[in-house]
Amino acid sequence: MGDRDAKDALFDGFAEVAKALANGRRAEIVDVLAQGERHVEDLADEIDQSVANTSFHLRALAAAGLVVTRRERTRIYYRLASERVGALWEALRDVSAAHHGRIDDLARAYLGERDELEQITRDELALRLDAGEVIVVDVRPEVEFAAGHIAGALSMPIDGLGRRLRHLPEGIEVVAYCRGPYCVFADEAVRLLRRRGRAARRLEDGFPEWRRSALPFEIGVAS
Amino acid sequence: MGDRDAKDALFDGFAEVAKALANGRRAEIVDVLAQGERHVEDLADEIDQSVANTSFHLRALAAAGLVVTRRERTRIYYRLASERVGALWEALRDVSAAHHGRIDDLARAYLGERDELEQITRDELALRLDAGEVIVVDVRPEVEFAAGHIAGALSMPIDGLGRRLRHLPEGIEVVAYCRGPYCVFADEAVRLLRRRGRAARRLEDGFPEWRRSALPFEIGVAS
DNA sequence: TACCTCCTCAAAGAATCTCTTGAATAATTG
DNA sequence: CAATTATTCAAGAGATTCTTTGAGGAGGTA
Repeated sequence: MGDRDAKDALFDGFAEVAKALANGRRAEIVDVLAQGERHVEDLADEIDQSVANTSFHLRALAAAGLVVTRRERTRIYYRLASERVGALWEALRDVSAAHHGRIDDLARAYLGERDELEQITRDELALRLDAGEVIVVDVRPEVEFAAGHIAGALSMPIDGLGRRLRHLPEGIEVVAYCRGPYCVFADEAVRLLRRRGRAARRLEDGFPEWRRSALPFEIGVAS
Repeated sequence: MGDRDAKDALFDGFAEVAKALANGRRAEIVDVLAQGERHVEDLADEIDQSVANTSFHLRALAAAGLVVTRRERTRIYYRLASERVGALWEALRDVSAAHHGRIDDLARAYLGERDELEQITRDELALRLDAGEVIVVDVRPEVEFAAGHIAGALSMPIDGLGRRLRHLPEGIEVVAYCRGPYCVFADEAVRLLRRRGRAARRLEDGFPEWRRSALPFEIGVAS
């Protein structure tokens, strides 16, 4: 009890889990899986890598226990092992944003300048949604909406958003959200809406954070 | 905006921070620094590594922004960049315990069998401490007690605990705590106390978690 | 059974990481 | 100013990681 080798082995164990997140492609995978399960080919497409390499990274995540699988017909679906993994991913992003010198610049390079992009917090959105003062639009792909979305949100994937804007009720502020604080979909949606003269803001983060805050959410396709 | 290379670079940035935790020795350093600042030689001793290697790992942590330094006379003191880093470390331990297949075994090998070791939660301890029903003993080294401890706790470092037991008030349950859930000091203290016929439990985690829960704490040496 | 789809595995080269050794540096002290 | 203390740096050996390529499953379908 309490000897050095055993302590080193234990902390090497923690390090193995950190190692699973210590690769940009695996981080992207976790960010996608935080929205719901996906199969390998789909993930490969999402992170722009070969299926073989994606499979390699998924095995690394699975070996560390961060993801689990299920088979359905010929496909194998991966999902996060639990909400805890999503919370760890959120904590990692928080620390990175606060202390990693270049995250701000990298985020700006990817997302564009966000100065004119107004954000709304989860709590404020929950209040205004409850009061019927806003309409909430989920701009993620439909499969992610189906896996879980903010209660009352409309599914309007960013791809066809321009064509579907006419179906949005007029004269009410729109709040768009997507995967999380570093997801570009909601930014694009808000910019598009504002160009069309609509009042629009983006939720400060995304659906996974909303669900982890125990705010109301629904599962399934639009009614 | 939104292009692949920029996205990869951003997520590589998050991965760099994970990489900083992706080594057992660096994880041990973070666990110690969560208790308060330390200088390099001290840390080298704590993790049983050469000063040069410890310095190397500290630079890796500093490059990722996880730790910052201050100089005092000839020594350089390292500390965690913020509470966020401690929270990330806690999240990593949580995920490891929940999903990494071998953490349980590794923890048992290091800490010994914990079956007969009763634990108490933070919230229950806060209540019982408030009611004056327990006496709380901090068994970490004195320097860590001085950097911050549970309000009302007595400093009784595990090293000389046996000799100082006579100074403990009789007829009241003792709760021991130390650095966190994987710290061996409190386990040793509870076993020692119970061998001497005292009612004793250990706090389920440690001081950093107590402070992050916004429970009452004090800074400075014993009065 | 043969064939198809989806995924995993093995090998291999380039790049990166860990830790040791011994020298260099910065601030303090005599 | 030289000596001392605490820490960092540089170089290198050995291990590990990432990615690609092409082959090898496992399960489902005709």
